Amino acid sequence: MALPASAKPLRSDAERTVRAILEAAERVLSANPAAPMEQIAEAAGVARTTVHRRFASREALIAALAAWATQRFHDAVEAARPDTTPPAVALYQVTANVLHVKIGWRYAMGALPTDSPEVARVHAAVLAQCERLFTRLRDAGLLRPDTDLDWARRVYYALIHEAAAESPDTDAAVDALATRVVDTLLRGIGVLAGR
Amino acid sequence: MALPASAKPLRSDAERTVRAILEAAERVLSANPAAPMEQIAEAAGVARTTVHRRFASREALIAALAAWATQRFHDAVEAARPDTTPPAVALYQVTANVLHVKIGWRYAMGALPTDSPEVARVHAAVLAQCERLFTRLRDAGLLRPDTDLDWARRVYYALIHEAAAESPDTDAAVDALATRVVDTLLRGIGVLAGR
DNA sequence: TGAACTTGCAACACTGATGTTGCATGTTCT
DNA sequence: AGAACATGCAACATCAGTGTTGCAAGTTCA
Repeated sequence: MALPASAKPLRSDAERTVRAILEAAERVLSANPAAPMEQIAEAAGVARTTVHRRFASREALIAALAAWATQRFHDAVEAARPDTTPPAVALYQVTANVLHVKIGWRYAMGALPTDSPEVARVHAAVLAQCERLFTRLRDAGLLRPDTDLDWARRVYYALIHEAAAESPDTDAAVDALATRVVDTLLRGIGVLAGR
Repeated sequence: MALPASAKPLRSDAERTVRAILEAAERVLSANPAAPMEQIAEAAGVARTTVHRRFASREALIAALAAWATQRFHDAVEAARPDTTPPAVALYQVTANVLHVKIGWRYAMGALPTDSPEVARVHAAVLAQCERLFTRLRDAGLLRPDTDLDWARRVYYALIHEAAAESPDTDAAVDALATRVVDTLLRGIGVLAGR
């Protein structure tokens, strides 16, 4: 009996509570994915029953959290206009934007095995976007012509994931990380001379 | 009251049971980390009480599983003789060996937040081994002189992790994966010409 | 101001997982 | 063969987490 994020307009009051719960859930669950609802409520500064009023079940809460983070993820990718800016620029911009989201919503972005309709749809969209970007990169001569685009994408995701583990605090640090990710992705860590 | 792997010699009988439980735990938990002991017992073909006889608690079982996988991990690295073979050969060989272990013990290698004394010790040893190997690679002129060795190591781990997601079935497929990992690590996915 | 809504609190029911014990039946190993 | 050990089974005790309800007190908002 909770609102799946689309029912009736909430009172400003309740809206703040929902946000507080989602943010608390992110913090608590990223530290311990098996943490009980009690801890989440406590971290949000509300009673446990209030959490249950807003989210019918633990499952529903996690689904809402995933949906929320997924939206941020999507926005981060779109904000880079990856279809229209030069591919190298887009690659960098997407990386920096996504790093921001991954750092702030670590749990929600990691525990994504949510099979909700919208989340899956958004992820598919981002994946397609990513593939288009890599194709453009290859066509622009930035990737080797024989590049396995699926492997490339997975390596890219993995590098972002690894970089996000650093939890930088300033924007400049995030930019530095993005630079490092892009550099490593394109050049690896080996010496420059190709064999 | 279970045997932490070092108490009294088990009867051949019981030894097989322990192995069966560990292997079943790996299978079941890799599919669902929150799976109840019942499921593990069932998958191992034993009664739930037998699992509890061998492993005092769920925690103890997971710790034993981590210890077991960690040992395999260590063996995989050592078998490549990374201190004495040429660094490029060692890199490839370690990669292939570790891929084997990561593929067979996915859960155990992933859920390593076990703070047992021995597991931590072995991991530190492997980490040191890895750092030595990367230093040798750099000194051999295979890595750029200004390489951040910590980042290099983390990228390497991440690539192995990603590659292990493919679950190849033949040894040849594992070799192909290892080749891909090493290639991506050293050259990235960009075009050959250095800027 | 007052209707509608939100929250905290306390109490309760329910469920599923964990861990234990005793005993009868097998199995290992010497 | 026979002591020692292993296992399955059934039964039990606990416990933590989940989800519910009713009510009194506080908040929003028109």
